[in-house]
Amino acid sequence: MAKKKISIKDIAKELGVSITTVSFVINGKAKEKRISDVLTLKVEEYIKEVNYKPSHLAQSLRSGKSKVIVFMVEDISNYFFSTIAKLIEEKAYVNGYKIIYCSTENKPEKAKEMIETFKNRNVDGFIITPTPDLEVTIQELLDEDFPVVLFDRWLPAVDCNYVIIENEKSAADATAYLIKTGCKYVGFVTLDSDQNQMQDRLKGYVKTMLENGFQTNILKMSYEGAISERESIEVIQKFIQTSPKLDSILFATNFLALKGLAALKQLNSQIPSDISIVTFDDHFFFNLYQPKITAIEQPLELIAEKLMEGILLQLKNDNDEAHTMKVVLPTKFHIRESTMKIEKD
Amino acid sequence: MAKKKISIKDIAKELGVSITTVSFVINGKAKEKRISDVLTLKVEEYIKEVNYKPSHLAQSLRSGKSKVIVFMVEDISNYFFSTIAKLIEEKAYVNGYKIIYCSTENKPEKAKEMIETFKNRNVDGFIITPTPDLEVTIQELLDEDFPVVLFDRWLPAVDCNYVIIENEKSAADATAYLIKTGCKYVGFVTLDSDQNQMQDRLKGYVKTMLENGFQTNILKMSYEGAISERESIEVIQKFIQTSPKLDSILFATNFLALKGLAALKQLNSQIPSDISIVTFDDHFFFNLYQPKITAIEQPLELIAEKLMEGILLQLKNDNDEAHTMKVVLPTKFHIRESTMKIEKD
DNA sequence: TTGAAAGCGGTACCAT
DNA sequence: ATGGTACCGCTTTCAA
Repeated sequence: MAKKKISIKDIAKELGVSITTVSFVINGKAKEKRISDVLTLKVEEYIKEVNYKPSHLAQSLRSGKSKVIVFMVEDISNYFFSTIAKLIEEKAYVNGYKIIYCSTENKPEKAKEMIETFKNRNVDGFIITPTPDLEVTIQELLDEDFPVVLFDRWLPAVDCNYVIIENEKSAADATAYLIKTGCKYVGFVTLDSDQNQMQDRLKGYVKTMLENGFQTNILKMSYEGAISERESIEVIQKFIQTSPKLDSILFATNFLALKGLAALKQLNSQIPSDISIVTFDDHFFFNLYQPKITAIEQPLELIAEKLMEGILLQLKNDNDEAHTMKVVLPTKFHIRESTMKIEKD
Repeated sequence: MAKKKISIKDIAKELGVSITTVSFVINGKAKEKRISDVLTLKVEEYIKEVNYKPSHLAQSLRSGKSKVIVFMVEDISNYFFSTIAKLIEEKAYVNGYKIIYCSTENKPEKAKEMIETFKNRNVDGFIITPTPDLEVTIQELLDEDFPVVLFDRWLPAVDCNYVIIENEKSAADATAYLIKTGCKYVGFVTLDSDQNQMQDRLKGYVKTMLENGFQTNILKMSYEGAISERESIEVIQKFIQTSPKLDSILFATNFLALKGLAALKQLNSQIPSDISIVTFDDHFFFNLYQPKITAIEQPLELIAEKLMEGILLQLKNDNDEAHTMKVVLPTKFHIRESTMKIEKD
């Protein structure tokens, strides 16, 4: 019982007018093109009656614009990314754009292929957390005048707009705070990754430790998937036990912290009396955990806002000068129970 | 420095052959159409050289197929949905399909509008968690022969394939388990929702309580957004305190449980000695919480598998009989510390 | 073995 | 004020 899909042609024929007229009415150019009110009304009513909707596909093909923005992140099931996705979607919607999400899983091949696919679908803009090895692809995008904004991390080799946070400063502040509470053996658990947000967090930690005359204790974890849940927990446990006995840990991402908490639980280590904990990326969870976990919160709402601002700016000024918009946002440090050392005097 | 986008026409002209020939080579029909090997090779090499990629847009417009499946859920930032999204994406990929996600926020208008939009983009299939009031829209989709599979909940008024879990049985089993551990005042915290997965969970709880001669204690929460975090926690606290003092609670979704845990923490109620806890939808979190929370796990992997199976089946047999595929999957009950009442003898 | 040409469903320029 | 028509990039039938 498939209703035959009705097209602009059918309408024109049915109403005995030309395709052009119908098109003008559809696109609200009736006044501008001085179509008579009578005709306009007639067309409008018929369109409503048969519930005609123009084909976006054909529109895109013809106009070269699709009103779609791609939001390409490492993993859409990660709370950080999916929350920003939702925020962006709202903002895009208001401006007449749709968002398509996708996950790269941090794989360069997958990212490249998806970018290619989306280019071929006339997507209007890209918001991307770049995988490694993506410089050339992004540069191509830029050369072809696609609006692009990177976020979470960026590519030093490419002159592309981005929105990131103060990674180094945030890590430095967190480390300094731990030291202030009396910690001397601060550990840093991060990913074995070249991504510059990770490098910056590392840098902030290392610098602060050295400035205070302490040795660094660093664990670089393999990527998820490369290693099982159980194994990664064991790795963290080993790290905690073999270093000069750690009195605190700074985790570079929230899922590392989750693993760390699982590891500590199994070891029966008490937080914060045995060991203090701070993590990047706040989460409902950390405020609910017993004890509450001190965390560095990224300003999600603001990130989303700046991303859309960056994209829309480029979208609006096609042939204008490329707008430079490299945004570095501050974070918020939530001090909670996991860093409240019991005073021993 | 925008590279001019090259089209099949450019290739044909450059190589001095016809568009048709190029098209055949691109689509791997060279052999079938008996294009000479020499020509085929020449075209293939040139295509590689200029890195030509056909426009999906034009292909879709012409063929009516887009190789895109929409995954429309209530909230893509919810762990349950985003995990299934990721699983589905993999499976789709293998079969040459892309997935577009979107969130309805359970709003009928938004869902309707998005479905309309996607229809106009020649999307090939729909995987949907229906919002209320979506019967007509879904029926239209079906009438127009779009492949559709519903999940999480379904619409009794529409004869549409779906993949759900044994909601009533799972709730009944969980309730029975609580009773078995000695609970008499079992509370049930759910959403004020007509969605049948919620209704079924409620039914399972009520039935089991009545069968055992106990009174029911039910709290129907307003939807997220309609009420602040703080308010909803207060509502739960009030529920716990005013009923005939509850000795256990079954939460109908994981985010309700999270709120419940926050509420209990503030009340300083001890789990499980003061109150036992069970929740629908397992999560890494529940295994990490102190104490570990007993949970009803949905078989995410299996759900994703069945969903894709259902869609692909319909996709492959366009004009064949509509395949009936209504799948109801079992859940897994993880008994953890939150339901281990200390024996009082 | 290859090519011409008719569309898919629109947009918008140029006539009238 | 309204209509004719070329064209976006590709697929596919039919003809040569």
